[in-house]
Amino acid sequence: MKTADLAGLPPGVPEHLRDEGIEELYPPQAEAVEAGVTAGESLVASVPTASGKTLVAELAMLSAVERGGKALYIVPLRALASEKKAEFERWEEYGIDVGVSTGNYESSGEWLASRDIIVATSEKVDSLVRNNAPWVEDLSCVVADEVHLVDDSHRGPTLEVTLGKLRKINPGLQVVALSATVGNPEDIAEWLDAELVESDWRPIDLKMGVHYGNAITFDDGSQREVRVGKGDRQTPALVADILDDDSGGDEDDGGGSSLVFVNSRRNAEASAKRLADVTGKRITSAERGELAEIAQEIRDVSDTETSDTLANCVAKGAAFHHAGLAAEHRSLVEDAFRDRLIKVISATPTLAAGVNTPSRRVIVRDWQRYDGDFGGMKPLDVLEVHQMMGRAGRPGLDPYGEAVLLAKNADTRDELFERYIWADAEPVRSKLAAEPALRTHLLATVASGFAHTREGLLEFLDRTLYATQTDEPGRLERVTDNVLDYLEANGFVERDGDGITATSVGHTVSRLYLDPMSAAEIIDGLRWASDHREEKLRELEGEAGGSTRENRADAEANAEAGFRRASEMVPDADDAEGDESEGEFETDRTYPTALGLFHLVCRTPDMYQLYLKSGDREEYTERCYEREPELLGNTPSEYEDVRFEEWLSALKTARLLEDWANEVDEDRITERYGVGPGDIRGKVETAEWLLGAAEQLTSEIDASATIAVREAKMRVQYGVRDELIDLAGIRGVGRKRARRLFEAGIETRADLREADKSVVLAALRGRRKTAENVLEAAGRKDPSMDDVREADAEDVPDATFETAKNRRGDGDGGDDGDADGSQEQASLGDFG
DNA sequence: ACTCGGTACCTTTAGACAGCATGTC
DNA sequence: CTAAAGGTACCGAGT
Repeated sequence: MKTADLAGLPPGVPEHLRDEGIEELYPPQAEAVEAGVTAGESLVASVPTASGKTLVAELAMLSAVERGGKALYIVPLRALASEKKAEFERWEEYGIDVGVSTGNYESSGEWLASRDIIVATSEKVDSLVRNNAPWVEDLSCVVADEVHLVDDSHRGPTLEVTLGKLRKINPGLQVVALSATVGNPEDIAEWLDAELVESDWRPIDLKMGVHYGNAITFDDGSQREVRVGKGDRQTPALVADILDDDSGGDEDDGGGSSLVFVNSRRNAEASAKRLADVTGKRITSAERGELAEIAQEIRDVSDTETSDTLANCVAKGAAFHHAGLAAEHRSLVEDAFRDRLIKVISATPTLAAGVNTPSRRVIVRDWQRYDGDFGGMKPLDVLEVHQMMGRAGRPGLDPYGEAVLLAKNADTRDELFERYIWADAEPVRSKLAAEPALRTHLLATVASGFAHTREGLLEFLDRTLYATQTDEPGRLERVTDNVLDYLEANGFVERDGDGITATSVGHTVSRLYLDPMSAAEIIDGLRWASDHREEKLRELEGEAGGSTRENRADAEANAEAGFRRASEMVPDADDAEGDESEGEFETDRTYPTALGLFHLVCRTPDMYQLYLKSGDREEYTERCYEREPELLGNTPSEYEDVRFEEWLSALKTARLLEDWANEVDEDRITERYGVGPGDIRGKVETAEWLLGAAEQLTSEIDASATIAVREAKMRVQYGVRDELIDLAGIRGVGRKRARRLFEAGIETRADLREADKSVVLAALRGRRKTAENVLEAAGRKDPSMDDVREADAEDVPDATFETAKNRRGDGDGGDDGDADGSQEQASLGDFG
């Protein structure tokens, strides 16, 4: 089918497609059109990754808009939301407006109402539906990307329920569900009353095989010799092999890149270090120069060991990729890989699920992963391995893609063929009928008025995928009853005969997108705090003799991190800043303390806790007793309560947050807790969200803790001690600058408006432009620095990369919060 | 004195959505 | 009840 023959699209679109080189639809795309995607028909497309699913979605959405409708594109990851948005923006010249809505980007209602295509995560859509976003009922087309994720026990039910609600709000809704190839696409089609297009067609051939001994055996029966010297490893040999291969479709640069999938962060880093020796020998000097720049950018992102190790690998053309990296790290690596500067990435599954990073060869090194519940190494799902293998083959660059599994013996080779290469993916099974999922969704369903009775709820649930595939009739009903009892017992819903209504707290919980169990924990903790306030305050006063608790805890943390007494004598740069303050203000001590609140939100099911390593149990047990007066609730018994373990890991997580809010440096935190820079960001972000939620819950119950909660929230948000909250709230001032200003005697915004400009300039290390911006943001009438003499602005070792950073930044940004602008690297282009 | 190789033992283990209101060094 | 890779401390042989 020719794109020129497509009917029902906005004028100009078929021509635009032709100009992009798309004249003929791929077979699955043509099938989709024949099934009526451009005419408003619902469709399930179960096709391989990179086989043109996005175009199917675009055709559906564009034709829907052309008919006067509005389209929603649901993605599983925030990073994918910005990727898709950028992709769809090419239709703006035909009058199509695109908007994104995720937890960290634009969200306001009216603005989205004016867009034709909206890209959002499933949770965000759920939240918008709960809060009755007005434009939801204008939708005429919804695309669900990666629908096979309804199988995910944590996030799958959200997608499942959300699609159900959208269809209920809007009975004529066109649903286009895009799925990887799965075992039972017909179940999904039946659930969604949709046509099914099923295909394993790919635009680029994919050869799958297993490497064993000195050769890869492919599924088509062919073999390729890849020698592995004695004592050498398979992976480097395979990476070197394809890098030295010149048979690629393009002549200008040697062979192809590789992706290596491994099963742990540590393995990813270790593997990348080894692979750097392989790639380092094979890069041109032009590439070396560009890689050095990227390595420097990586170092600038974060001053941690992880960052440093990554930079060292990248300088040689290799990289690792996992969730411990900061988001900026990840996009730097992804972009450089797409630009073919980085030749190989060893990655955990993050990369298989994330943004598009195709590669000539994919090596699935580890096909088993540790699983505590399973009690050992568990083989990956066929679907997951297929997703990884599907990353092989770069359109227009490679003649075909190669996906290789590794075997150490002939038996394993045969097993791998059997288990992954010849096997079909597992069927998708709904995970809806479980308490954690229903807790959240039943409350939301009641709160937003979708159902008012038990029967109404069951009827709504009857339209889900779960209902179409269950073989255990009473289960959903049983779990529903348990959950309703739970919700009632905790005061989130009230039952009056048959009727169910959400209470005021219930509405708030639903609106805040909290798991009701998290809300219950927070409410209990806050109530407990107000009941025990006087008693606990006395305990805290009593103990806070000479030094304050926080300072003492810090000193101890320093001592043990350094394993030397000396660190107590020599003030440590990280912590010294705050040490002189406090002391005489003990009577003003707020209650609950920040640590108490951090611990409270950390023991919530919405917070993914750090776990205890060897030695941590003793350490945090001790710390737990020291800090017990601050914790909100009774500590479970160390000996007879299984919850004690969890109490401790919550404490460990809370301590990380406390360090962050005490201005401890990032590298210090990563080292102390054994986490990466990305993990700190993640913990801080969830803590911020949960404390924000807690703040709003205080007004539902007892307002006495409101101030303390807000202060704790702002301290994690800015990463500062309480005395800096005011300063750190100023645009352009973060934890570092705020501390320097404070030390220069400028303690508040008001001070900043009055202060001697040369003092401000010196505190900001002599950067005039920065100083002007800061003064202006603080509301000073005469922010100009023109008449100020340079005092002592000599210690500016970091002035060099200030310029590099400035290219992002200014301008108010508006809707383009796209933090990982993928187009930035486009100009690097080819060097022969 | 130092490096390399082998070995036995110990440790650790993937990922990432959401409220609200605006912006790090 | 279940695993395996990386890291490390240690030992002995070769230079």
